[in-house]
Formats: sequence, structure tokens, C-alpha cells
Amino acid sequence: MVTQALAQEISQLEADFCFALSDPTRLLILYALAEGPRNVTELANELQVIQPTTSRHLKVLRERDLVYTVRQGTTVTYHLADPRLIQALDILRSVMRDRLAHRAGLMEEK
Amino acid sequence: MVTQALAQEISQLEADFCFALSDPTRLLILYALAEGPRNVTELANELQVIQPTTSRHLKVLRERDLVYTVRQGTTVTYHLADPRLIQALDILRSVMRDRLAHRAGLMEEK
DNA sequence: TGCCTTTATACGCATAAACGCATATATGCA
DNA sequence: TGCATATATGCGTTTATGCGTATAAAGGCA
Repeated sequence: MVTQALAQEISQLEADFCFALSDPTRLLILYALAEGPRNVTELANELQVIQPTTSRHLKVLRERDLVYTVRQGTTVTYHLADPRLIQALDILRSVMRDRLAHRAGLMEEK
Repeated sequence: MVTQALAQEISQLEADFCFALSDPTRLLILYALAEGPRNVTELANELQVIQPTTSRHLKVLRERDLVYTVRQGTTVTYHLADPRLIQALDILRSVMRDRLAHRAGLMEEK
């Protein structure tokens, strides 16, 4: 089937997209940017992560267009590319909460 | 702040949750299960992935409670744990589509 | 018990990710 | 040009991941 190869290709792209979400620091960056644009130094201070590490995480997000940048002199301000990212993350978070609660409930019964 | 440590812990959990979504085969498994429960052999055949690999991916999903299992004799049927997972993935997919279209538009202009 | 089917896991290999450190690059300004 | 600030990257090390092969474990049934 042609559709099989296509589905695999789309899944590859989507997995790569999700990969960007699979790091706690990157998630914190996205949540911070959801409240407003930040430059690299601000993010590093806010998240208590050293600047090179922050910059590298931002690169991962930037390469996948989850964030975009605006240069103002020497500072680079990062913006969340799409608020729906937060919407999707919130859904995942509530699913996760329910799954954890369900698991905790199972533990009590035993 | 106490909230800082808490936010980091939640982000760690959420990142771990997202990690399960960061592999194309696992995404295809979730989409397949969204159409109905499947056992391991069925999934392996459907996705053209050998059985041990399929089983390993299912373990990743199972450990995070994205899927749950029902045993019937020797066969183990996997179920999607929460339809909202697909909802979140669909949102991510549409964000991704828009980002790719945006990127393609930028390339044309050049 | 012994065999068959289904599913899970151990092992080894190749590859990729994350991080800290040092350093390079870019921009503004004196 | 020279210096300072802000950001990005190269490098080496440690750790994690994905995969194929072989094999183990679990359950049904003769």
C-alpha cells in the first residue's frame, strides 16, 4: 500500500515533533514562553539551567519550528510558535494525571 | 520556591510521557489501537514490525499506562487507555502541518 | 507431561542524546 | 579597532535507545 509508506512518513515526522517534547527542560521552556517571549539569558535564569544547555534545548525546539526567534541587537527573543502546543500538552497532562490516579487507586486496593 | 521543584517534577513526568510518543512505531501502534483493541501478533503484522520489537514498544507504552492489556489464554490484547491521547496527537499533527506549510512558504519566497 | 502458540526478555551492537566546559560567533558601542 | 555582552557551537564523556537474534516464560491442549 502507498498509504502504509505515507503513514510511516507522517508518523516519523510526528515522532520527531514529540521528541522535542520529551525533555523536562524543553517543556518548562515552552510553558515559560506561553506566558510571553523570553531571551536565552532570561530563560536560563528562570529555569536555573546554564546558558549553553538552554541554548541547545532551544535549538531542538527551533529546528522543529515549535518556537521562533526575533533578534534585537545581541539578544535573541524566543516566541512560542503556536498556542495549540500548550493545549495539546495540557491534554496530555490531564491524561497523565488520570492514569497516575488510576494507578494509585490500584495500589490502595491491594 | 517549592513550586519550582514541583514544576520540575511534573515536567519530568510529562516528558517521560511524551517520550513514549517520540517513536513512529509507537505512534502507529496508538493509532491502530484507537480503531480497536489488537493483540501483539496482529499489531506486528499490521505494522510490518517483527514481534520482539513490537513487544518492546508495547512495554514502553504499558509502563506509562498509555495502553492496558487483557489476557485471553495465550494472547494478550492491548487497548488504548484514553481516547484523549489521540485528541492530543491530532492537535500536534495539525500544528506540525501548519509549521511545515509555513516553512514551505518561506522557501518559495526565497 | 510434552508440545505448540503467543508473548516477553536478555544480550550485544551500533547509534544518538545530554551535559559541562571551553570557545567561537555576532552585535553594539567607545 | 578594541572591548563587552549575548548567543551558539565543538569536543569529550557518560548514559540511553533501538534493533535483531536467540531464548525464556506463560498458557492451552492432547
